[in-house]
Amino acid sequence: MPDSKKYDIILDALQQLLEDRTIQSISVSEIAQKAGMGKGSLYYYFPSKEAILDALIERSYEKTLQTAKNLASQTDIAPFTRMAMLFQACQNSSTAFLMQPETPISSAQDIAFLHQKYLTRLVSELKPDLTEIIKQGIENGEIHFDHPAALAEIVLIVIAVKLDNSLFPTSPEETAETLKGLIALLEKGTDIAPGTLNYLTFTAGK
Amino acid sequence: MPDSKKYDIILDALQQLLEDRTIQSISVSEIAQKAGMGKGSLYYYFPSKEAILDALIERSYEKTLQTAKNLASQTDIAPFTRMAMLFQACQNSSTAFLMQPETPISSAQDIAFLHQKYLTRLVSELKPDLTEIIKQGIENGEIHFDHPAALAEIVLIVIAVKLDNSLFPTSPEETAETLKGLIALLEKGTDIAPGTLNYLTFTAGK
DNA sequence: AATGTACTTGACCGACGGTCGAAAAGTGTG
DNA sequence: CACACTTTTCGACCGTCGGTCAAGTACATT
Repeated sequence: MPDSKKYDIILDALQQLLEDRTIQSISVSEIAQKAGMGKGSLYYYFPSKEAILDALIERSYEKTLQTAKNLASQTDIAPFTRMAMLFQACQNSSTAFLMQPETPISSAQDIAFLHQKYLTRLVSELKPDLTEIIKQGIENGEIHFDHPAALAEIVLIVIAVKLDNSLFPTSPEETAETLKGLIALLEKGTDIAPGTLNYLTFTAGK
Repeated sequence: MPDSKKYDIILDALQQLLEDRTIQSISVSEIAQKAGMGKGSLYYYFPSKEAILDALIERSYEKTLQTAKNLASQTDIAPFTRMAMLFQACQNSSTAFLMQPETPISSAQDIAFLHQKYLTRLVSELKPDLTEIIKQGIENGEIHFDHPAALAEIVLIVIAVKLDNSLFPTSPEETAETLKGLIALLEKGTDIAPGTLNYLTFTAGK
């Protein structure tokens, strides 16, 4: 069993570099230097540069994802409250190291790629949990809708995409407007009480 | 004014290469060879490899986008019919050269990147047109909803993301289910007649 | 001391994106 | 045609990168 501490040291190094640099502009040697080891050692722990990035994204999500799993099973809390908590958790985790530096020398390529990787995982991992929450809301009679899984995916996709300004860049106002529209559509489409979903606008407050 | 024919030759070469290769696996020299010119000439017409890709995507969208623009102004056709035509146009154009070869040696990175670039442009360009169409539907009394632009964006995002299996990969059945959910949500949320949006399921038929 | 195993390392490799100066092709003018 | 001048072509060349690898260190186990 390899020293798992080294893995984290490498991940830390990349994360630190990523705070004000682009992935493509960061060389493997640089990561190694920041991690305080030779380049060869990196390849002892990871098969490729991409694998390091993947592992970092994985690690960054772990906490959020765990929170989501717990939320889904807390049936004593109201479904909407749990949804709110879930979105809050997402936002806190995602904005952390994904935001790009003030100096946008970046070729827009790799940023986009990074974000997308992040989003894909977020949606696919959270869908079951949100579906479960919605199902409970349906059973409670608080939500009226026939396709819980589909609803979960739709909401997640829109939220995830809109929360991340770099995928479809829009102004904050426009984002707020879209979120308001989504709320209106959800409230009308699922017969839930108007105003119940308002926390989403706060969430979008950036 | 430079010979615009050369631009297209280069774009053709890349498109052809892209049919069974990955962007990252295609070198600039290869593109040049396929285009029948020296590598230096490529850089006479384009500033970088990425610029070539961008231009290709741009070119691939031109027709679809033009169709959409025309559709928006055809007020004599029913809004829903125009929406259907718009989605059909999207699908025809997008699946064309984006689909990856049977041999998926690709590192999933650049495919994702390509698709995303495609989708981003699709959503941002089509949003105004779809908004216009929806607005007309509201005026006609066929749609009841207060946020036409938001609705357009929501629909476009979900459709675009779901139509492209590589961004959030799901089975055809699941895609159909999500689309059905979206239809149900739209029909209930905008007070339009049930069944009006059914063409979406056909569109998703892949 | 000897053997084996886990880990480290930086010189090295092939390939890539991009540059450049020189040459070739095209264009207009007398 | 000769001429100057601009546009276009080209491939050798450059720096850098991701990844490899043989040699080496550290440290148990016997």
